[in-house]
Amino acid sequence: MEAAALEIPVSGDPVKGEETTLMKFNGGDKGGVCDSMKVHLMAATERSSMENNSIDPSTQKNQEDRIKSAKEEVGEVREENERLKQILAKIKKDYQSLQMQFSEIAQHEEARKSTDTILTHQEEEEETDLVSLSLGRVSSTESKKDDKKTSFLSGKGKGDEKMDEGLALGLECKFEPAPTEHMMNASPENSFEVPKEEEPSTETWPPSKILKMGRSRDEEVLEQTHLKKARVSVRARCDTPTMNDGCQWRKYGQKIAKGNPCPRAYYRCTVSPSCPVRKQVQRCAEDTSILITTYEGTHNHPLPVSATAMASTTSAAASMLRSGSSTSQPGMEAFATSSTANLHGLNFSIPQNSRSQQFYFPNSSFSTSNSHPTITLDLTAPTASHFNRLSSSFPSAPRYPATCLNFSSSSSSPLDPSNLPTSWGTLPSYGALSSYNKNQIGPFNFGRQPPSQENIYQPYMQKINNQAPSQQSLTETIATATKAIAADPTFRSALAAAITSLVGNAGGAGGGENHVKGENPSHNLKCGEFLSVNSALASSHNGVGCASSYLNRSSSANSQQQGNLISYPPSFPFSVPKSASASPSDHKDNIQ
DNA sequence: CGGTTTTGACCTGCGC
DNA sequence: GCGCAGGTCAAAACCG
Repeated sequence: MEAAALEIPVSGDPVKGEETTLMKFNGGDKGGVCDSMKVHLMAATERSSMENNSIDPSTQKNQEDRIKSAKEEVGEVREENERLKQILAKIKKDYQSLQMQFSEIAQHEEARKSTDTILTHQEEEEETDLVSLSLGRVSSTESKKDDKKTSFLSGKGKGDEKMDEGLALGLECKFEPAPTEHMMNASPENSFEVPKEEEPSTETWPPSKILKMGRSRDEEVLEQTHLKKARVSVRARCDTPTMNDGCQWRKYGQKIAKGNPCPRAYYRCTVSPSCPVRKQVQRCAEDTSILITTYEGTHNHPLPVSATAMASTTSAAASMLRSGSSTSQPGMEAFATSSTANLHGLNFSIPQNSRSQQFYFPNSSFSTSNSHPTITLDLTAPTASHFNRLSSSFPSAPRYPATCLNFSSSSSSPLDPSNLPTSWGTLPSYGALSSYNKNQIGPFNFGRQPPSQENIYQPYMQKINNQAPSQQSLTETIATATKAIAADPTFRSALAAAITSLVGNAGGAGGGENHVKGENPSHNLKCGEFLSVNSALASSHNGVGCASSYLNRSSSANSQQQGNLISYPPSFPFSVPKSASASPSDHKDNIQ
């Protein structure tokens, strides 16, 4: 009686519908569905065998065989059920870890935002309600304000703000803790001077043309030696003259650079007359199908949504390089000091206190020379998506198993995956890399992996955590690195932006122009693969600045794009550009 | 006609 | 200081 009373709610409690369903799925199947099937089968076979007792033995044997096969099927179903359960458990686990990561990130962002908001309030009481006003937009009205403001700005340079503005069009000023350089340079004497343009990418015009007010010579020298424009260089196979990044560019020069018979073209952003952003486009000497586009500076104007990606990239890269050169960010510092050896694919070098510290990041290269810190994103190498392949093909980093930060693309791509390379690229040899930039260290390819259930962070984290257990210090290092990556929004931003940009640029150029010209449509796939993950990554940063996916671009929208510079939220990631690129000049370019 | 590209001249930084 | 190389300017040419 008691047993019956207990049994009823378990099987029939409607309140626990969901849970019981889950339980059924999780465990009930073991002896539930399958067993009942088995019972039915047994009963049926028994019945039939009883009925058929009088039938000839061959038929009976046949039935026994059928029973046997049915049992086998049941067994297979059970096994499959087990597998499904494991998958479900894994998905749940992944979901939970994702959720945890998300909440952590959100908390970090909130904390930073609140902190910076307080700072902003203190420094600029007049503009408390409009953060974007403090971001260094170059406008006449703001210039006037700047005149008033400059005396109040102290530790936090305008450069920071400009850079951040470029990142997120006014929403990204939260991630720049006052760098140590500021602290070092900021003295009671100069605190009333125009803040230094520490951010390289925010330098708008050659120093000679910038009105220098109230700066000491020493400061200028310091700035010139330490703070140069950060650059983001993108190598991509592209048949088109330039990669379309959504911006309008005007060519202002062309020059034959030493060591490369292909001329280098200089472009200037013309979306805004005062926009400091420039880019250089040059074909690789060794492989003219490779287009090297180097971006420099940060847009000081609203961007078309298709252009926000590269803007974010340059800004974030600049910011990242700078934060790497400063010791103000504990995460990065720990990262730096603990990562002098190749760290699982994360490799960039930042001269710090006269010694070079190297970070190795998969498929990317960060570099700082005396002239320009550069992050190079290489999309040109042959495909490979498996780590063991990477490690074996990466002789320069043999000490540790190669680790690649993989950003899995969406498995729901309407593009036929079979048409796509399994990865955007593997790690090119060091030799190949060093050949095109003596300052660059390490490759940076964003591999496109086959559909994966893993979230965008986990591959990296898991691979990191799954490294050779014998290297404890390495594990610590990895943990530190992981922490640093997670803790440093600039870093995340850079990665996200880089991915986004690469995808966006390549897609825009390849898709749009080829579409127009009616060239090989497969080029769309080569240059236009879309990582649906990028917006997720990007949104982890600020939810605005880097979250750039492709908008549906119709020809009319394209023509309006230049006028309508509002960044829309991503709408449909796999749209195929139907018209010319947003950069009309790209069609006319003759870089050869 | 206005915007863009071309291209030679010029400027600047750096190494010797 | 000189030469070299990278980068920019600006007038002329070109284009839609």
